[in-house]
Amino acid sequence: MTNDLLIKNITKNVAFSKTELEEFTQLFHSKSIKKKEFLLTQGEICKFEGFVLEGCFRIFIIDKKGNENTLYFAAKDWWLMDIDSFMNQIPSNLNMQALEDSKVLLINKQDKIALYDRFPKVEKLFRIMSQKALVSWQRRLINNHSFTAKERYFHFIEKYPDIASKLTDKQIAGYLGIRHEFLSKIKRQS
Amino acid sequence: MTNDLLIKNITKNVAFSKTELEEFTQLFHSKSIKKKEFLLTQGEICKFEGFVLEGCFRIFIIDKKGNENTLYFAAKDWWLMDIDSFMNQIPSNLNMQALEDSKVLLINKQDKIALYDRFPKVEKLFRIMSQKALVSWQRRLINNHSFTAKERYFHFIEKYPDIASKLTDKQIAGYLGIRHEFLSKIKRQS
DNA sequence: GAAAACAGTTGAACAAGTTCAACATGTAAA
DNA sequence: TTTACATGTTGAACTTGTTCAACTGTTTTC
Repeated sequence: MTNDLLIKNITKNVAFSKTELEEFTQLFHSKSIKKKEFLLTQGEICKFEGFVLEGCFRIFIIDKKGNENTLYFAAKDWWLMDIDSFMNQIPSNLNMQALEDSKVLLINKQDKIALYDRFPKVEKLFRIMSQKALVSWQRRLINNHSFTAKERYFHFIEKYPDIASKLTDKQIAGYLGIRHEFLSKIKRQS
Repeated sequence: MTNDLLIKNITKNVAFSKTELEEFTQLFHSKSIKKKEFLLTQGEICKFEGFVLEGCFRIFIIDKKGNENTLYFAAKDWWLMDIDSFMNQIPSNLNMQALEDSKVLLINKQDKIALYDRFPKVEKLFRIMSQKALVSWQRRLINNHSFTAKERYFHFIEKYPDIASKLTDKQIAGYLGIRHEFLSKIKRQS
């Protein structure tokens, strides 16, 4: 069943009954995205919250200097959305690009609201997920302050080898916050 | 009334009835912290979630190189806690120090859980608050990647002049992720 | 009110990371 | 299969930020 991964993901955080899970998952519809295609591009309003079933995405911003600055990668079993754009229905600054042929489950804003209203536990679920995400963003910022680019690079490829293997060095550099030329030099000297 | 600020803060995000608000605020108890004293030090388990009524706090980590790395400042009308330590009852890495004589409202874990169970809207409240916080952490990371220390410094003192005025340059440097000697040079050259 | 402790400044040498340009290599497309 | 375009590598010069040490000025503290 295509919803198994989603069910497994949410029940890690909050327990739901079988019927609740059915209602929950029914509101998601699946979408396939070919490699290099975009699920969202900057300027659009993010009308969905997504869960990755297959493949991998790169979520990035193009900053004022024209650099592609990667916020995060969303592989299988990850969520992806632009919260700011989704919550406030304002144009997004984010781009979400498939790194390979991918499949996502999407829920739109109306259905998400319906879900919140129908099941208070869904509020709890996303409260917990958001708080967990907060912890990792805090850690990432501290790591950026505490470690050199070289240390961050080796930490990244060690912690996420399966994601790293799908990425070009340019994309990894965009995640680490360095230029790809410098990443090339890091790799040579080690 | 001492709870007015808290009530105003939460009703910005979710509407509550008067009686709900009373039950809500009753579970908080106030605590005064003198300048330079700590609300939490690393190694302790964070047993509270706090809301600042008066004063200001600096929330920082001491990294492996011995540098004080500031995650954020919590002034009046801000929340502060170590989510990771609070949720999982594990020792905290964080230090929360009062920058001036301060007053906070605290709720402990049991009461917080009781609140979640009693009012599903409280789940919604903290879900929304967490999601808003997520957006600003994402922005902060991108800003750290996109801007020089000088740009970040002027952005900070412009955006938070009242907090900045309470801080030493060492503390500001710890927030920007640079050494205080370098901050001194930034200020001179401009 | 003196001593100690801490915050801020400065300079010089250094390390980390960028920029730009040139070239090599791989890969998608016609 | 060749063209075209992206990615990756390298070097040299440069900018940003660090380190350490010495000095000055301010607060605490006894």
